[in-house]
Amino acid sequence: MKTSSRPVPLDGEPLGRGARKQLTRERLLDAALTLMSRGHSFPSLSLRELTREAGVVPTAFYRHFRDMDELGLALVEECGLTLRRLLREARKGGVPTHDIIRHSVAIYLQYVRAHPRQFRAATSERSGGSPAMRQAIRTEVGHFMREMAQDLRQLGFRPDLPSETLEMICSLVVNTMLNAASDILDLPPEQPQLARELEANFVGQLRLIFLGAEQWRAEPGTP
Amino acid sequence: MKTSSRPVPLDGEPLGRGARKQLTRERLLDAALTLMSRGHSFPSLSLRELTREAGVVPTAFYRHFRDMDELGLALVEECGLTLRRLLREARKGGVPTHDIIRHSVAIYLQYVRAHPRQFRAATSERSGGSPAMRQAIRTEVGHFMREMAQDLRQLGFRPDLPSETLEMICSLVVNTMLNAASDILDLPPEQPQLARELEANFVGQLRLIFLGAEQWRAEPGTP
DNA sequence: TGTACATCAGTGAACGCGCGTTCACTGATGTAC
DNA sequence: TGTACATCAGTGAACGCGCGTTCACTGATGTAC
Repeated sequence: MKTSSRPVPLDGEPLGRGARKQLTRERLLDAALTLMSRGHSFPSLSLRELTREAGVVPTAFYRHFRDMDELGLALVEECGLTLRRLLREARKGGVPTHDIIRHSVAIYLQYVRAHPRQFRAATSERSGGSPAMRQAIRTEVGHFMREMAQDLRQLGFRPDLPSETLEMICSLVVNTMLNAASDILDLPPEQPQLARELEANFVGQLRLIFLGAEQWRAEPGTP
Repeated sequence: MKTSSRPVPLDGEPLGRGARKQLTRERLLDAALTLMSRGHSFPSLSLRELTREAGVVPTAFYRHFRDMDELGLALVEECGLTLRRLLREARKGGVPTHDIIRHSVAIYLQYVRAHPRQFRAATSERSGGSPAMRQAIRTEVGHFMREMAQDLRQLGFRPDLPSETLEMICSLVVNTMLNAASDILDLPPEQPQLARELEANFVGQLRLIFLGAEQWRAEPGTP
């Protein structure tokens, strides 16, 4: 065996220096998600804790990020990408013609459960992180919300409504989705009855929103 | 002057030992709110930081709380009371007969701005705190939501709907209220135009919800 | 009312520990010839 | 292809610091007589 000893992928493939650096960077981000999913909140993570989890020496951190704040922002970006990938995948799958909400909810919750660390991080730092982090998440959520509004537009939903109104509706939908994700991830495991109730509640809320959206008058009650 | 030197209220009134202890306890809770409103998140507050802000020596902390977790739970309870006091006050004021949503939103936002520290704490620990704290907040929010559902019931809103459905609606309303509070508190100051847009968005979302609630069929689409 | 003693909220010194950050280093990867 | 040198991701020792918690204490408040 002549593979080098330290940070090598599981197979012994030779990697370029850049690729190796990238790999360590991802390990650091990954370690942050893992620690957060164990109950730590991001602002209480220590740099040493993080590098320990990532399997590098504390000082190696500085090859990748200036400080924890910078890592936090990178993390937000990564999670934002993950979230938007969800929307794109869902879009590719096509739109079922009936019971669309129940169907979408099932897909969404499946996705949440498949990426618990990303969703836990996104929901808990959305209002809990540093002001800078909160702002970054707000921006990501805004992107997501606008993509959803465009989707609704292209599906021919309420073509009479101005974009502003569609976006108001979508921000309500996105908030509801994120709240539901947070609730789902906090459920004690092995409680399928609670999970079903929560899911039914979630479906109900979205139905209510779309019921309201269908009724919305283009120029409601400006006196 | 013969008043004792250390933790005395601003006027020199003699206080009983119990009353004095209570006062220090409140100072500790207050210090936590103040530090959080300065951008710290609760889990990253240190005991020493807190006692420094409260004007007592670190060890005095232990006369009141076992550890920071215990203080956190006390804080949740206090904020929960604050929130529910809001609902009771609003109830006493009577219900305006028209433009009820815009009116309620105005009262609510006024209240949020009058208690920024409590709302910042509530919204940021709702999903960001320790699991125990998150659970405690969820319980408080649940109480609030059920009170609101009872209010709607007593106002004669949709008497045909089961309580379960009313509560589903109210949890959507409460989530929307808390999200709006978080957004409002993060606005850069001196941006009245942004504040107006945010408020209009908030009013729109609540209108949408109640529009949906009025349309909701008692037994919707169970196939 | 006055005196003697008990209580206990808050004090201040001390501890061991993990923290973030600095620095000079090592040795594999990359480059020039 | 082979050799000599440069780069730089990751190392490991060291630092000063604020942390949570312990302990014995002080002195005003409260109580018993």
